[in-house]
Amino acid sequence: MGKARDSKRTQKNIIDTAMKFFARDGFDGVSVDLIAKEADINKAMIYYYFKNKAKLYEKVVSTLLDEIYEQIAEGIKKAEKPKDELRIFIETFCDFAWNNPYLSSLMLAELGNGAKNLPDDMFVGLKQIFLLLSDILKRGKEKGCFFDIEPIVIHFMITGTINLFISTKNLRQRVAKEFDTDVCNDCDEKELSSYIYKKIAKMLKA
Amino acid sequence: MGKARDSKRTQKNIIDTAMKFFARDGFDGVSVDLIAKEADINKAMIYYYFKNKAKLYEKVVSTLLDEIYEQIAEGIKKAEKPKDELRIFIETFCDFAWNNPYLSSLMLAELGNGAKNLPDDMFVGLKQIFLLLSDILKRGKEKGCFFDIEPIVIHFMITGTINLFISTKNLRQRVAKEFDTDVCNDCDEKELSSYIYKKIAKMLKA
DNA sequence: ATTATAATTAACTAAATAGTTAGTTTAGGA
DNA sequence: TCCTAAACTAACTATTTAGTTAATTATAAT
Repeated sequence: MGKARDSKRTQKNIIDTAMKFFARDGFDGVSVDLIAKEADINKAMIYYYFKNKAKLYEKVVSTLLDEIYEQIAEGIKKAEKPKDELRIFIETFCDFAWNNPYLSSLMLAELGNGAKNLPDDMFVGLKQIFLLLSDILKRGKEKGCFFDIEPIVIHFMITGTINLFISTKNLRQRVAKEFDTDVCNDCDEKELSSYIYKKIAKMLKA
Repeated sequence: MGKARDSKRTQKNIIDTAMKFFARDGFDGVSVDLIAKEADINKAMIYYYFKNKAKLYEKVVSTLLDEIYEQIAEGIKKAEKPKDELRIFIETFCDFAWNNPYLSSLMLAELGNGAKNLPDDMFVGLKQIFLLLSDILKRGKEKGCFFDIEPIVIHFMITGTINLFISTKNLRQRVAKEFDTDVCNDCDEKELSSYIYKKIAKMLKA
C-alpha cells in the first residue's frame, strides 16, 4: 500500500504539498508543521531533506520555473517566424499555468514583493523566462515584423494577464455570482491564449 | 514637538506604517508588534482603534482602493470620447500607483491569493475599479471605437502591467545591474502610461 | 546473519506571535 | 476646580512557530 520507504517519493510528496500551500498562503502564511501534517510525514523529514523552510520554498519555486522554461524553450524551436514564436510562447505559458495553477500565484507573489523570498542567484529563473520573450521580440524587430517594442512591458502584459486570469478563477466566480458582470468564467486556456495572442500581435504590428 | 494626544494622527500613523509593511511583507509576514514598534506607539493602541490585525489590514486596503477609485472616477468625468476615458483611466491609475507604490504590491498580493485576506463585502473595492473600465469599454464598443473586447482580460492587461512594472522596480534594477538587459529602468510614470495607452488603443481598434 | 547507513520518529526548545487586561494619564466640558 | 471619558501604557497569557536532537527502524550490501 505504498508505505515502504522511498526517499524520492517522500521528497516529491513534500514538494507537492508545500507548493500547494505556499501558493495559497504565501511563504509566511504556511507553517512547516502544516506542510508536514498535510503531507503525512514527520516534520523532521523536511529539515532532513531541505535543510530549512526557505530552502524548501526555493526548491518549490525553482521546480516550477525550470519546468515552464523548458517547455517554452522546447516549443519555440519548432517555430519558423517570430510571430509563431510569440504565439507558442503565449500558448505554452498559458497552457502550463492553467495546468499548474500554483505557478501563477507564486509568480505574482514573488514579483509583487520583489522576490524577497528568493536568494540573489535564484530569481534568475524569472529572468530566463523574460529573456526568452525578449529575444523573440528582438528577432521580430530585426526582421521588421514587430514595432515599437518595450520588452519588459510586453512581458508583463502577457504573463501578468495570464497569471492574474488564472489566479483569480475563484474570485471571478464570486464576482459573477453576486453581480451579473461578464468575467469570462467559461473561458478555457485555449480561448484565453488565442485572444491574448491575437491582441498582442495586433499591438505589435506596424 | 507633536507628542500631544491626537487620535486622528495616531490612527493615520498606524495605517501608514501598517501599509508600508503589509505591502512589503504581506499580511502574514508582518507582526503587530513590529507595526507598533515602527509606528512608535503602544501595541494595544492597534487593538484599541482597529480591533484586530485583520481589520487593520482591511482598513489599509480599503483606504487605498477608495482613494484610487475616487481619483479615476473624478478624472473620467472630464473626458468626452471613450478613447479619452481610456487614456485617463490608464494615466490616473498609473500616476496613483507610482506615487503610492504600496498599492501595487497589495493588489497583486490580494489578486494572487484570491483575496483570502479580505471579507466578502470588501473585495467590492477591487470590483468597482474593474467596473469603471468595463463601462468605458462598453461605451466605446457601442460607439464603434473599440472592437473585440473582453473587459476582464483588458483590465488585467492594463492594471496587471502597471502593478508589475511598479512593484518590480528594485527587482528590475537588480537584473539590469548584473546583466545588461534593457528593463526600462529610466522610464517614469508618464512614459509608462503613454506607452501602455498607445499600445492598448491600437489593440482595440477595428 | 551482520553491519553500516539511510530514512524516519517523538519529544523537545527558545523565540515570536496575536490578543488581553488592569491600570494610568491627559484634555476638555460642567 | 473637578470629573469623566477618551487616549495611552506596561506587563501579561496562551499558542504557535522554526528548528533540533537523540534514539529507532528499515534496507541493501557484505
